[in-house]
Amino acid sequence: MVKRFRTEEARLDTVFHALSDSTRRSILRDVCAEEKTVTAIAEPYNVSLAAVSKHLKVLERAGLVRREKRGSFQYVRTNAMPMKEAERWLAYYEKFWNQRLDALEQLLDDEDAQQSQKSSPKQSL
Amino acid sequence: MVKRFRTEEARLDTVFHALSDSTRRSILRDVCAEEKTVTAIAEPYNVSLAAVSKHLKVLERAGLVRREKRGSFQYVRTNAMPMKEAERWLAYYEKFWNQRLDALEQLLDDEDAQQSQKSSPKQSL
DNA sequence: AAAACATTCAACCAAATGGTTGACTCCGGA
DNA sequence: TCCGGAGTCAACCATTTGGTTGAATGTTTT
Repeated sequence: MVKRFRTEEARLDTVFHALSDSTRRSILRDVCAEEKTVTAIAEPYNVSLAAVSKHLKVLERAGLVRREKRGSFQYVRTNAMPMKEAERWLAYYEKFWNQRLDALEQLLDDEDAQQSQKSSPKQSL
Repeated sequence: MVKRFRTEEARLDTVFHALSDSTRRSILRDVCAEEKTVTAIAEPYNVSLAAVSKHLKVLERAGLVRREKRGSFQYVRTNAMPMKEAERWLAYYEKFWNQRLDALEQLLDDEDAQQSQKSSPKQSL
């Protein structure tokens, strides 16, 4: 199961993996409003700068952020498109989940009905 | 960074992690239309049953599927809610990405405008 | 030119991941 | 009651992950 490049599946692998760490999601949150330098990004977290650098590399390889070197700083900002792709994947299955949710709701309603029938059987009079 | 339970962040960790493997996404696809047994799920993939069992455990811990034991079979079906949660997370940031996309589009338009101005300066007459 | 800063790289470590195989449990049918 | 199928569990293995530290590479500032 070697992860080769460019296929949609492989891209989704890296995107979802990048999103699976709360520190990385938090970083994403931090940079989505405005671009920040690596040290500025690292500041709130009590991990080493190198660790943050690694997180950024993961996010970058997933295409979720982009870096731009200006002077001695590295400015990081969000990149929208891959996230869209992930969202599209989720959305595709939404109809199924909605069906399930509807079914669940139906089930709960039924149970409620049965319940209230048991506790106060006003239906039966 | 111990992963403790029940917090939204931890739940998102497990959901996104579950989605980060293409085999698991594929399994999810397989069971979202109709429930299936474990062996039926395993059939298309050339990995051991035990491996599939592990994948199912990951999906189950993320709350993405549910199992129901009927007789000697284990029926697996999708569970909608956690997926919704992930989608909500993505949707929250959508506005930012859209802003970025809009900005990008704007930038490209501007560049186009400048370009056409350079090649045929009709504005300046 | 040297000092100070921003960031990455390399080596290392512990824990988790995805896979295997073989033994084990549980259930239904002969 | 015993056999075979459905699944899980346990032990193991290689690879990846997320973290560390310390040295290395640029870039500004003095």
